[in-house]
Amino acid sequence: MEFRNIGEAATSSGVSAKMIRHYESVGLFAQARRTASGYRQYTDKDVSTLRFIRHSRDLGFSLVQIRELLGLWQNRRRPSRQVKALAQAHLHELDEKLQELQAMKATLEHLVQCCHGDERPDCPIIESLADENTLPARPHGPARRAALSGLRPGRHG
Amino acid sequence: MEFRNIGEAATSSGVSAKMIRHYESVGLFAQARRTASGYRQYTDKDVSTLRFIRHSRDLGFSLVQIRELLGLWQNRRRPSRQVKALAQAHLHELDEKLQELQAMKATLEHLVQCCHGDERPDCPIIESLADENTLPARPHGPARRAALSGLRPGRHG
DNA sequence: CTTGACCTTGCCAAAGTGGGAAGCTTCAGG
DNA sequence: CCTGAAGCTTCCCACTTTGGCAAGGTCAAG
Repeated sequence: MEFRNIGEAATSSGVSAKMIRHYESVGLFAQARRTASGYRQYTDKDVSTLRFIRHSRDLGFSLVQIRELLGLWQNRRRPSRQVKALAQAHLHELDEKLQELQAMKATLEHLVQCCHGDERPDCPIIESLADENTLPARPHGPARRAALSGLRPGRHG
Repeated sequence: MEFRNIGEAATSSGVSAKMIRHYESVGLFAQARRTASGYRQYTDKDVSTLRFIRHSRDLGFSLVQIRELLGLWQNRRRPSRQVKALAQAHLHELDEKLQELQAMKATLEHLVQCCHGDERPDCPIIESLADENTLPARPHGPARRAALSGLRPGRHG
């Protein structure tokens, strides 16, 4: 068994050292073995798991979903039905987000087209935003905003 | 001048009281007048501003962008060109996010189609996630992930 | 006065990722 | 052996947006 430090595990899995520690701290990834001096030690298998996690993130799965995916991965007798269901659920989320973004895009695109964009001050974009007549009532309540959240949330970089 | 408390300002603008306080605390919204006992007091104009903010949020603008939009709104001699540029920049962000989501969707859709989804354990979705051969190198670095962030980030509801 | 609705502030939570500080370890080179 | 660089440790902070809850003040109606 060969072990590697967190830095090497990070570069070979594509998950940053920072994130590896984070995943460990939230229980997504098992506590790594440590050397006498406290350095984390990773095996090939650990690196595979990290890669799995990264691939899952790249498809937009949340940590909660990845937790489930890991469980299914590790259970060699899982029915593929379960995996498919999870993936379909996520696909559904993606669709909702896509629709919301597309709606925003369409509205904004329309406004942008209407705005002459010169030195004159009158601007349909601003006017639309300032429109008093838009109802504050939002048909779907909290769910509307929810459609945009949860997928690879904010970074501050 | 009629004043209203934060609750009424919230319902008539569509921005929650919590968010109004938050916007005030981060300087997006000017400090409201207060009654002797400390209650915030809002005018019609304040409510209009809040509505403007909500509309901007509904189009996916970030608080930073909304700050700019508010400035442009309040400056009656702004060139519409500036507004348009801001909107176009946001449109561009939306497009990037859309592309990323669409790429995820396409990949996931393909995997889902390949998975028979029955009681048998073998599953191309899991296999793809576990694939050792996918390179950890990511062509665009941090920017890739950035495309998915910043727009209406996480809620916990 | 009491009750209930509304207001105040403040802390906690979520999600995911990065930054940085203060300090210890490891290893290579001199 | 010593030194320095690079890598590791932990811990706290930042971002973003929104909500929840708690402890307490206020106000209007009964």
